[in-house]
Amino acid sequence: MPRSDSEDDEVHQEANKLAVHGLTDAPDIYIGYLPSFRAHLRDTRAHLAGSIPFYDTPHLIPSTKSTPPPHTDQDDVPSSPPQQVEHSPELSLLTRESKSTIWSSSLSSWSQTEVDAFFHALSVYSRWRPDLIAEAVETKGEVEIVEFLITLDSCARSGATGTGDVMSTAPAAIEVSDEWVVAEEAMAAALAVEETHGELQELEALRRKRVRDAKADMIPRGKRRRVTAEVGEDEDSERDDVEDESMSVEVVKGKARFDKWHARKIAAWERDDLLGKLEDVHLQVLDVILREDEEAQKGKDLSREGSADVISQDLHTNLKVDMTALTPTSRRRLAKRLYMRRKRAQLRGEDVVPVTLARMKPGRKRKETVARTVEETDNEGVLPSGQDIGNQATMTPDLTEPDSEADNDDGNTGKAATKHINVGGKTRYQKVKSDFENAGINASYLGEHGMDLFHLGRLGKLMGMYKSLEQPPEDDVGTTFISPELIRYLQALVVAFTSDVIHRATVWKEQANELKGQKKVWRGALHQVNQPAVQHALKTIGARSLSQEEHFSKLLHQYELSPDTQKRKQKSSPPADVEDERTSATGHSPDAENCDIALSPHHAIYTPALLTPASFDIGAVDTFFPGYDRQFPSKALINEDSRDAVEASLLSDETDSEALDAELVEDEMLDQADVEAGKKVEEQLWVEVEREEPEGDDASVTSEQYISECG
DNA sequence: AACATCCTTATCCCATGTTT
DNA sequence: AAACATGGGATAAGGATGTT
Repeated sequence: MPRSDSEDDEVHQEANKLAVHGLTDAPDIYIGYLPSFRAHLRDTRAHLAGSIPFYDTPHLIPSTKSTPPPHTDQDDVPSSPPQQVEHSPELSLLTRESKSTIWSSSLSSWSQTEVDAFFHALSVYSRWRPDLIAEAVETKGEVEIVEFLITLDSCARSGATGTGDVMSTAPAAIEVSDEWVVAEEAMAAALAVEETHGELQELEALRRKRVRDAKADMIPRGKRRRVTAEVGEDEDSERDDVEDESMSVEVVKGKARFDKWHARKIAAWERDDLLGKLEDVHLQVLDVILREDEEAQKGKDLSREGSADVISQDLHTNLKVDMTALTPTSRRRLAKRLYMRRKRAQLRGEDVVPVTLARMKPGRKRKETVARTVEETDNEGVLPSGQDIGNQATMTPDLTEPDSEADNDDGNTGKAATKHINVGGKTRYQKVKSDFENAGINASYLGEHGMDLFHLGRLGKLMGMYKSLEQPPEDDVGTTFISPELIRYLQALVVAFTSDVIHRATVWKEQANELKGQKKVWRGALHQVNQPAVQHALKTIGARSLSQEEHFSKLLHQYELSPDTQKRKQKSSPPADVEDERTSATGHSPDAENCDIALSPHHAIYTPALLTPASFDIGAVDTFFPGYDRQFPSKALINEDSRDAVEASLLSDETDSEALDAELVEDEMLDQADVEAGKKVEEQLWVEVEREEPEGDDASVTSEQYISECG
């Protein structure tokens, strides 16, 4: 998608400017740092995605049109060495479409998507594993991958000739002064503070650009301007009374379309913003939304007729019908709720009058209100309020707003003052809930966006628990949140895994049935995918059955929280200990150590094929049939060398002092040169960072280049 | 037919949130 | 701080259902 690339990059640039201009209160030091940081981010993303930005790595893939690749003798690449692949932007521009061939040998031809997939897999695996790369590319075999690798390698080496190996051409480390370190620390801190801000602005810019594009797309502005050129203004009012009125109709229609689109987009963006960082409260609200929807579905399915005739009946039968119509969990929850209400009422010595299934208003009752409601329930009996509230309970048998509930409860009593006082407070929970409702986030929205699988409230609790494990408890900076993308990803993961397991289990069961035939000797459910089938399927995947107890006990063990004191120790464990455990735990969890869990089928089935880099000077044959000890020096040679070294060290005692002095002087000079180079580099760094105009400097130039090359 | 296993219900305790 | 409501979790009892 070159179009979206360029679009995004333009937005990047715009956001750069915005961020820089928004940073006027900060010192000028940070100005130069931001673009390079963003360029680095972009390059890293591009690298991971597999598409190499061409301006960035000109030295890695040099244009060595004259030197043929060294391996052409064996695989006779006729006329298209791979240096035509990169470093010729116009060519890659021409062949940017995914289907056209951008490199070909006698063996195969590569399209852009394949090359991108290749580089992505190369960055994920390594050059040592062409088999895994081939599996990831999916359209190329191992031999083709090896060919491509070898060709790239040979080109890289032929470009690097003259200067020797990689170590000598790589930029040397430079020692910088303390001021620079301090300044860089400050810049990093400022950057960390500014980053979220910048991301927000970036998002804003992207949206503005989308709006602009859509406007230009939908409203035929150019035509209209040509038609109403004498008016000059592009004020889209109804003054298009010129001769061509089909054009004006088109404009009006386009405008209407754009308006509709814009409104829809704005609503969607509001939703996105609202869902951007989901804390546990949000997750709970979403959970309740999903639960409500589920119960409503169930109620619609089952209890339409039940609630219709039961409302006039007694309240208890109403409740009972409701109970049978709901899902088990919600039924249990409601039963508990009612039970606890009865219990509390008994404890207070009151009568047992279950008025509603809905959640009641929490918190302490006001004095007179308490008295009045008690009177009310005593006086009024069951019927009118029961009818009213029973209806409400069947419609929305869950959380309601406090004000509406106050309306429903106190509306019978007719107390305006208490109502208004009750309206006042809105809890955080209910605020979030009403926000979601206003933004149109409901169960169907969540279902459409793939977030309706989990119990999100539990997910939030789990997040809090893991966070309390991960971090020392005293730094409570920042709340824990999750992005909806992550939820979606997790859900997709679960769905994929489950469908895979079911698939395997079904296939296995069918095969078993086929083997067993229709014989009567086999007992048990033949046509039922039962637990052993699923277990077998899990085994073939390579998953271990890890129950919750195992997992969490392992977790406890991992963090050295002894099981009897875990609840308090989560608060009071010393932070150094936790930190220590964390480093050892996050590096390799026991799941990762147990290597039979996460292997892909390719990993599990095939033996690894290794391809050593060509700089090791091992031939391809040696690679596939490794004779490793051949390229290492033999034992005798090693012994000889060490003996030589020993002799040399013995001899070095008797070297004359002037040679030593000369060496020392040379060393000194080398040091001096290093210091000079370091100073120069540091000055360059300062210059780059202290630039005033970020538009004219290198970073934006390169990004412009990048845009022009990609789009 | 005996038994295991899962599911449901009842009951209690406690943590947490919410309002006065 | 106190009152109040809810939900989570634990536990026991008992029923339903599948397995041996």
